Amino acid sequence: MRATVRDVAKLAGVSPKTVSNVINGVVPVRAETRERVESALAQLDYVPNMSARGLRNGRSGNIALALPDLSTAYSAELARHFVELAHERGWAIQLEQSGNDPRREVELVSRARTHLVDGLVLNPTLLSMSVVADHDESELPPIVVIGEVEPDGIDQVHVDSELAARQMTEHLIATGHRRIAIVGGSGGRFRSATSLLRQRGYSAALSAAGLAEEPELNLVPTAWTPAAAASELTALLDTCERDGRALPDAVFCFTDSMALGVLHVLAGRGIRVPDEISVVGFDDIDEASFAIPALTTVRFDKRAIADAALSALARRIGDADAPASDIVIAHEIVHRDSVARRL
Amino acid sequence: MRATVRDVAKLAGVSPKTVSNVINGVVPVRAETRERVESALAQLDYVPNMSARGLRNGRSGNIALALPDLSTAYSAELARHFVELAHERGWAIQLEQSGNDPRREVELVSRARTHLVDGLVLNPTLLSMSVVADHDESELPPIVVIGEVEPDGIDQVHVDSELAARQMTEHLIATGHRRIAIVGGSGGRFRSATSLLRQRGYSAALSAAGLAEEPELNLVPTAWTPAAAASELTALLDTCERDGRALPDAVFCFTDSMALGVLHVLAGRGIRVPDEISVVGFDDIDEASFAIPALTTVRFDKRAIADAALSALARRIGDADAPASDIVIAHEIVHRDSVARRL
DNA sequence: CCTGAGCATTACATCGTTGGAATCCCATTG
DNA sequence: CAATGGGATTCCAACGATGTAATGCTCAGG
Repeated sequence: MRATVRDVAKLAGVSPKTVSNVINGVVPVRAETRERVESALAQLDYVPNMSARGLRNGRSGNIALALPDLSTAYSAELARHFVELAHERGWAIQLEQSGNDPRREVELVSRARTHLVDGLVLNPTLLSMSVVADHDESELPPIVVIGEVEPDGIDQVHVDSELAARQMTEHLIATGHRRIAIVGGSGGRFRSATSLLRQRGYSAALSAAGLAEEPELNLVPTAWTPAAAASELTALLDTCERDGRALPDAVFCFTDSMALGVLHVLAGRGIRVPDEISVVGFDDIDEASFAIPALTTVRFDKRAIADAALSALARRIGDADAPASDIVIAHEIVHRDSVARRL
Repeated sequence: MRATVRDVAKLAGVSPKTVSNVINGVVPVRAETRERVESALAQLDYVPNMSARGLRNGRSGNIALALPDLSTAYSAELARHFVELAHERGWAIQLEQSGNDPRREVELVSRARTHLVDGLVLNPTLLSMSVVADHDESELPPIVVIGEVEPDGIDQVHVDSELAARQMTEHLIATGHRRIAIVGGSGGRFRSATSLLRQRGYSAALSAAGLAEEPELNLVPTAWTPAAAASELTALLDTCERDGRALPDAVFCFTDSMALGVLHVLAGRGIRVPDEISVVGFDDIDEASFAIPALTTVRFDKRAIADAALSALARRIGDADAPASDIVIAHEIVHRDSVARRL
């Protein structure tokens, strides 16, 4: 059986509370006593029971991280930073998948309470943050949202998706592209905040340059995966071929993952990138620089996101009434080999 | 403040224990009483405090999943299955990163005890399972290892890496390849169990076919990442070019991630795959079928791994003295476009 | 009308830890 | 030498849920 403070206390010849005092270090303990306790601690290989501690002071030391799709490379990179940085703060990360289902998000919040996490980092896909609206505010655990959300009063951390998309589109226009397709726009039942904002930035750049939007160049994959992106692009290419219409001269994918799918389809059809069509992405995942050709994309510091989210969460846990923070993470366009200059 | 069993009991006009009985459903409760309690439960939006429950019955409902590198696509896919399947069993997944440092693994085990997880799924990279050896068996939490491990008495789940590597090599030989480079072999300070076994399978196939091993075709990247693989391959190509030696006719990467790096380098040098060099991988990550060209690789059911690991863990938690299980997950070679038939 | 069986419910103790209040001890001071 | 102070330590209770043992209740049979 595992040693408890009582066992340690008995061995050291002190009371359990003194052991606790040594461990937590808030109440002063005489050096000689501390040594005795510490040696007993080591001798019995004492490990505190977090359930008991959590019960006593209401902290579990666990933070939930809920991402929409855990299997993407982007999620993986983000998760890694969260785990590493949470460690430094003495937290463990409990991983959850929110999917694209808003009910799932609600369930997660209640699960969060069940499993007693101290806080929740939520990366919602959907615009309507039903979770937050539905629940009584006081009933919610401390939450920080990754991504842009409408309702105020919620801590959030995000890149300026709209600006980044606008800049990327402007870059394509500046390099001579005129018919720019997007992959990951909003439409039908798929409406994500991120999607809407990136599309808005794209539209803004287009209209600022006096270019018309072509609805058929707005591809709406069923999921933000390489497979779905590939099938949408295939459909577009087929249509163009059948009707004898010209292909777009650039494809702006709202994630690098989808860009990978797009590049694959183009390569399979013998369409040269970037000579015939330029392709750009978003996120700068590790694989982006190893795409063929290396992918021009939007980079931002994922570790900074994790760090900001955890800081905000720590603050929120400490003070439930603190004013909501809205932290914007800087981004930049990294130029690689998937964009050509057209005359 | 959150409702407790006491509050519910007061509202329903019964004792706390009766509420507990209703919730857990082991002790029979009269229908009329149960209804009253259930309505009180709903009315107060009662959520059990897992810390308290955990303290009482020694279960936390948390499982730790420790993977060597969380940022890889492979980790992401595995993590997703674990999270989904753990949910079904009423567990939450606590994510940990083991890195390639054995000390880190030891630390994880003690952290596991600190954070009071019910069990630990460990994917060690290193052969020497120091963790298990160092600790007193009775002190260890229930552990299941993903991957091949030498010491007996530990539950493990894995694919037959050696056989798969042998079959893949045989396939390359059968299609006419004679000089097969490997990326991810063991050497220097990097010695992982997986690496050793895959290399062994490769060697076996080679010698069975009467082919000589060429030491310079054994590439040992510093990490199993696309970047490291790319830099090793670049070095090899440079050497061949400088010395006027022939290139290998196939490259067997021990992970798909590394294959992505290899494909990128080859494309960058204008070396056509598979016409001049065939490339194969291992893992069948989602991106593999979207590589350029689509990657021939070893596929296995990652969900089956997660399922088997969780089942084994559940069994182990239930009975610490159960005989250790060793579950082998089936694999197959998926043929895509990165291998050519040579005459 | 009483007794006993059998089921439903309650009272109590307990899991391990730690705040808060009370107590103890030693040293300093009058 | 006694009183005082303050730092160190101890005692007690409580966090919330649940196992155990005891109690209460209802109903059948004598």
